Amino acid sequence: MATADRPLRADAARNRAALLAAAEAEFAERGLEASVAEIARRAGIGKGTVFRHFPTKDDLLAAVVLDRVDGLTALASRLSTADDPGAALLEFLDAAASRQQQLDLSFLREAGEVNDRLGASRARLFEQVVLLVDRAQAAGAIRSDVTGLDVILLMCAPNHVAGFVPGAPPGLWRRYLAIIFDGLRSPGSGPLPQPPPDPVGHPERFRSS
Amino acid sequence: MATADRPLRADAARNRAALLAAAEAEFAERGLEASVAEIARRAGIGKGTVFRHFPTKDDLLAAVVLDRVDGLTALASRLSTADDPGAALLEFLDAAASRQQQLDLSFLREAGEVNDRLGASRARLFEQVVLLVDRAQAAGAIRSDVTGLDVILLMCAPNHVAGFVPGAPPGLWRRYLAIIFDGLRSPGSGPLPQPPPDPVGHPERFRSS
DNA sequence: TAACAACTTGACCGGGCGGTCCGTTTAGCC
DNA sequence: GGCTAAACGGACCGCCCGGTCAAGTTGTTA
Repeated sequence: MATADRPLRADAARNRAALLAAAEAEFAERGLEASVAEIARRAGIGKGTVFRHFPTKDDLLAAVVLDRVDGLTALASRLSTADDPGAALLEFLDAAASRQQQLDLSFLREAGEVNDRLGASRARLFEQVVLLVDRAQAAGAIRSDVTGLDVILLMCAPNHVAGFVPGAPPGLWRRYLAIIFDGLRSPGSGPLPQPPPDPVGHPERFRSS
Repeated sequence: MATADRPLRADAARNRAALLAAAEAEFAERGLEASVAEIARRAGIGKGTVFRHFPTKDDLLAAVVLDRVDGLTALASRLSTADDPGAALLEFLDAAASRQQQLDLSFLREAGEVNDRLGASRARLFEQVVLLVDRAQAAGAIRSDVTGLDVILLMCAPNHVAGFVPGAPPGLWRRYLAIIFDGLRSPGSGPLPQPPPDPVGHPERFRSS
């Protein structure tokens, strides 16, 4: 990746931008199964050029996802000083679901295991979300027995659920976000039936480095 | 499919059972991407035999899913006369999540569009769930502004969410079912932000027949 | 403008997939 | 036991995928 090296030649930069846009669209439409050849066609470039910019399909995917993740991290960071922590968390979840039409957490999982930069980005996002959740809990806006990781995991559920209905209206996921968020607000009837997953966040990922 | 025709020869019946078991396990582990060759190997039979029993990989998948769906329908039907409608619905959702480790609704979607029998089975399940939801609502056990289809769509979310954590303890989905169910119990703060999806249940599927 | 390095390209490769086919095996019946 | 139809199995087919490469093109710099 020649991002920090010499500046790209003009045509290469143009192609790279077109490639990223095409990849984003194609991944959003077809998911992980989008083919490199189709992405190249959509970008109006040759398949070989794709692999010149990104040595692997996974790297291309990681680059696309990285943008989204960093954007969400920035938003979370901005919201972490908002007046109403509960509303801030809801707004974050709203933005997360809205921006990740189809580009859901499963991408983070599949691509994140391979790519180091994306893994680091994800870790930063997780930290920010944990902050948001902690503040919301301190303000009494959400129940005290859920963890930041719980919220992260639930983050993409609205999109996933709404994705099941074939001709879904564009904002249907909002309906399910509202229901799930009500579940996060509710004090709950009795303790949750299972302990939370390890809050360190998929720790075996960072152990070897 | 020679199910209703002459009885199968003894070895064929044996192979068919082994095939279904292997397919179920393999689909559960690898999802839609499980390969027919691998399923055959696991069942200890040749690949050709697989296609003798099920003309298509989709048909095999549909057969596996059909079992689950019919089982759930039977359970829902049994629960629809329970004393406590709220507890009955929760128990149903619990059983649904428990039985469909990984064999989630997306299978219903992908395979259901192709296979008519599975489509009919799914429709029957949906009817029963709607019944369960209606009773729970009449008893005041869950909020009145969600529909049966909402619940069906949310049904597989717990598994999906728990599936994100790599070394998940086996019952982690129960945690998220509890949170989501609390969202279904909560009266909610204000009306839901989006109207429910068409409750007829993916109607364009049955229109042409 | 000349010359070079950066860049592009599409034919090509190996591999895995769903699905087919036919020579071989075997269960069931007399 | 012998016969037949049913069932089996794995070599094989065509397809599409991610990834490579050598030959051609183009932006840049002096």
